[in-house]
Amino acid sequence: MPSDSDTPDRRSQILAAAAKVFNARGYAGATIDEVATEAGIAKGSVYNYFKSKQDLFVQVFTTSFTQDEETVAGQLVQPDSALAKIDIVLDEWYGRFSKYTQEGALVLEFWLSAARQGEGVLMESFHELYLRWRQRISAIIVEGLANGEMRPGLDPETSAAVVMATLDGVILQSILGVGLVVDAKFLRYLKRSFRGALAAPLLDEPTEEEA
Amino acid sequence: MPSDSDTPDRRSQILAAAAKVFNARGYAGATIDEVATEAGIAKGSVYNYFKSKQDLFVQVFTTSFTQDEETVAGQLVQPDSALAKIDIVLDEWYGRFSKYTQEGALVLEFWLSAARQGEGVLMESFHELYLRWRQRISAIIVEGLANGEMRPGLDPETSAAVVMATLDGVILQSILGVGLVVDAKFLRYLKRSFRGALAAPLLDEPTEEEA
Amino acid sequence: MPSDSDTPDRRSQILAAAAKVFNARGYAGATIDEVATEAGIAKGSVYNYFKSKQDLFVQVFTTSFTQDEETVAGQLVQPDSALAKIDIVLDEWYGRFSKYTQEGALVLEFWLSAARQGEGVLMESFHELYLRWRQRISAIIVEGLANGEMRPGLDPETSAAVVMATLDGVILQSILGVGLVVDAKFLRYLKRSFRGALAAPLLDEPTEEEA
Amino acid sequence: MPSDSDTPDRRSQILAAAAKVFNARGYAGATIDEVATEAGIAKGSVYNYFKSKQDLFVQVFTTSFTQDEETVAGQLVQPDSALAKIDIVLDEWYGRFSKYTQEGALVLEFWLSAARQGEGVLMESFHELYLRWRQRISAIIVEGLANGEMRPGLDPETSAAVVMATLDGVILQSILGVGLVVDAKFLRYLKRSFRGALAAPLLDEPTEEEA
DNA sequence: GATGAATGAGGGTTCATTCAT
DNA sequence: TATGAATGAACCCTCATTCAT
Repeated sequence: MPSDSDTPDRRSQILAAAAKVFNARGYAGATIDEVATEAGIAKGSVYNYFKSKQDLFVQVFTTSFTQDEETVAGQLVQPDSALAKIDIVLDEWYGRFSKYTQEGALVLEFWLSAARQGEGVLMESFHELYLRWRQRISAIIVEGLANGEMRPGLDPETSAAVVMATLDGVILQSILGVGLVVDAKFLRYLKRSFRGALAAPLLDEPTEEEA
Repeated sequence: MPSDSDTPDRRSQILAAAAKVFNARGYAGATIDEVATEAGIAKGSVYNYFKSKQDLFVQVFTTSFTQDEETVAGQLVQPDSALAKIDIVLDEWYGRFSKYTQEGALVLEFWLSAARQGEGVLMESFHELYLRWRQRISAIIVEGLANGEMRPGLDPETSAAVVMATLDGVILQSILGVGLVVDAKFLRYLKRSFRGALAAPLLDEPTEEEA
Repeated sequence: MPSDSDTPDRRSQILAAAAKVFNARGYAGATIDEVATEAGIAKGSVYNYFKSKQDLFVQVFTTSFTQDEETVAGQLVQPDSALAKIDIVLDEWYGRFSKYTQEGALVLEFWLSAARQGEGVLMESFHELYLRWRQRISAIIVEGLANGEMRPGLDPETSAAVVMATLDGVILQSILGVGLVVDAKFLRYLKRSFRGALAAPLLDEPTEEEA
Repeated sequence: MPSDSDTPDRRSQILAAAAKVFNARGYAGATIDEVATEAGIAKGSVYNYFKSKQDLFVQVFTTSFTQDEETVAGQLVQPDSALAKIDIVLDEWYGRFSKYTQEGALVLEFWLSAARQGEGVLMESFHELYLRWRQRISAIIVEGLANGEMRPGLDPETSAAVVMATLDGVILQSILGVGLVVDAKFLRYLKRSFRGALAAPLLDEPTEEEA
C-alpha cells in the first residue's frame, strides 16, 4: 500500500488491461467489458476507479506520456556538440520507436474522433509534450548556430518543427504499414539526412561505409 | 444500390453531405441520419446510393483520391533539373495542403479504427497512392544521382520515404494543431532543407535573403 | 389480348416470378424487388397488378389451388368400386406430390405467420379446398359402406379426415426432410394400409409379394 | 450472455414471455420489445440471457423438447402386447396433443422460414426427436410381427413412418383449424384405424361398442 | 469496495409502399 | 401504364453507465 491516493494495485491493473485492449481494438472497438475481463475484475469495478471510458483512455496515456521523458533531458545536458545532440535525440526516438508506433495509433484515433467533443486533458498533455520536444531541439539548433556547427540562416523553431515532422512522418508511415522499414540502417540514413539539412556546409561528412 | 456512375446529382449531393458530416464528427460520430438531413433527403435514401456507412465513407475518398493526380505527373515530365523537380513536388503538395489536412484527418481515423474490421478497398487505394508518390520521388533522385545533382551515397527509395515522411509529418502536425504554421515562407524553408539533405555538397546554395 | 380483366400477360408473368421467389426465399424472405427483377419489370409495376405483397402471395396460391381439381373429380365418376376409388385418389395425390410439397411449405408458412392479422381470402380458399377433398373421400366411404366394401362401423367423415391427415402428414414429413422416401413402392404401401384400415374384414387381400 | 443453467428465475421468465409472444405473433411478427415488455423488463436485458432473437426462439423449444420424453419410453417397457403398446403411444400423443398443436405451429413456422438461413441446433434437435419416435414405433411393430400380432408383410420402418404421418397430419389439421375435432372419441377411432392397418387379419376385433 | 444484472438511448439497415415523371 | 427514386417506420442489437446487494 504505497502512499498514493487509491489502491494503486487495482488501478494500474486496470490501466494495463485497458492499454492492451485499446491497443488491440482501438478506442471505439474496445469495450469496458473486455477491459474488465482482461483485468480479471467485474465490469462495474472499473467505474470505481475511472469515471468513464474516455477518462480511462486519457489516464492510460497521460500516465504513459509523463513517464520516461527525463531520461532524454538528462542526456542532453552533456557537453556534446550540437550535431551530436541531434544524434542523441534520434537515438532516443529510435529506442522508443515501437512504443510511439503503438501509442501513436491510439492517440491519433482518439484525437481524431472520440475527443472532438472536448476532454482537453489529453490534448493539452500531448500538446505540451510536443512543445517540450520542439523546444529541446530548437535549443540544440540555437547552440549549433552559436558555435558554427549549424548552417547559418536556419530558423531554430522552424527547423525543429521540420525535424519533428520527419520523425512523426516516419512513425505515421510505420503505423500505416506502407512498407517503410525502420531499422538501424535507416536510423543512420536519417542522421545523415538531418546533418545534410542542418550542418554548416564545410563540415561535409565522409561518405561513410555501412556495416 | 448504384455506386458507380449513375444519378450524379443525388449521389454527389450525398457525397458532399457525407464529407461534411464525417469531417465534423469523425467516422464513428457521424450518423447516417445526419448525412441524410444534411443532404436534405430521407435516411433510407442514402441506401439507394451507398450500400453501407462504410461504403459511403470509402466512396468519399476514392472519389477524391483518384482525382488530380495527373496534374503532378504531367509537371514532372518537363526537362527540369532533379532538384527543380523536387521543388515542383513540394509546390504541388503545398497547393493541396489544406485538402490533405482535411482529408488526412478522416483517412487517418478511418484507417486507425473503422478499418480494423477489413474493407480493404480504401486501404489499397490509399496504399497505392502512397507508393506511386514514393516512386515518383525516388525516380527524381535516381535522375539527380545520375547527373550529379544529388549527393552520392543516397539510397533513392529510402530518401524518397524520408521526404514523404516529412511532408506527412507536417500535415499531421497541422491536423493536430500543434502550432506549426504552413505558409509560403515555411515552404521555402522546406525546400532549402530538402536541398541540404539531398543536394551534392559543392552546389552550396547562396545563403538566400528572406522576406 | 384475351377477354380477361387486366393484361393477363404481365400479370401471370409476375405471378410466375412471385411463385419462384416465394418458393426460394419463403414469404418473409422474399422481396418485391426480387420478384420484379425475376419478372423483368420495375418494382413499382408490381403494384399496378397487386395491391400488396400479401395480395400477391394470395393470388399466387388461389390461382394454383383452383386449377386442376376437376381432373380428379372427373375420374371419380367412373363406376369403379369404392376401394378402387380410394386408390385413384391416392394416385392423384401421388401425382401432385412434389407440387404439394413445394406449395405446402409456403402455404404453411404464410398461414402460420404472415396471415395472422387477417386476410381471410387464402384461408377460405384453402379451407374450402380441404373440405371438398374431405367430402369427396367421405362420399366414397359412404358408397363403400353401402355396398359392403368398407368395414361396418366406420364414420365416413372421421375416416375421411384420418385419410387426409395421413396424406398431409406424409407431405409434412417430406417438407421437413425427416428421411421419408415417397416413391411408387411407398405408394403401394400406403394403399395397402388404407385398405387395411377401411376394407371390410372378409375381403382380405392376398399377402402380395413386392418387387 | 448466459444461455445455460444460471439465473433460472429471470431466464425462465423471459422464456415464458417469449413463448407467449412467439405464439401470438409468430417468429417474424414477434419483437424483442414485446417479449421484454411481456417479461416486465427492459429490451436490452433480454440480451443478457440470449444472444439473439433466434437463440431465444431455439431455447424456447429445445428446453421444451428435451422434457417429458422419458415418460413414454418408460411406459413401453411393460410386457404388453404390441398392439397395446401402439395404443399407449396414441394415448401419450393424445395427452400432449394441445401442447403439440401449440408448439407445432411455431416449430413449423420457424422451420419453414427463419431456419432457411441456418441455425441447425433446433433442426437437429427436432430431427432427432422425430427419429427417436419413429424408432420406438418401428420397434413395436417388429415385436408384433415376431409374435404374430401384426400383419405379415409390413415393413416396420415404413409403417412407423405412416403412423407418425397420420398423427402429424391430425396435428396439422388442428393447427389449420380445418374443423377436425380431436377428442376421446376420435382417439378411439384412430386406434381402431391403426389396428385395421397393422393387425393380423384373423384377430378381427369385435365391432366395439361405443360410449 | 466489489459485483454484474438491468437499463435504454441510439444507430445502422431493410423494405413495402407511394408518387411524380 | 411503367418506372424507380424516395420515403420512413420498424427492428435488432450494442454497450456505457448505474445501482441494489
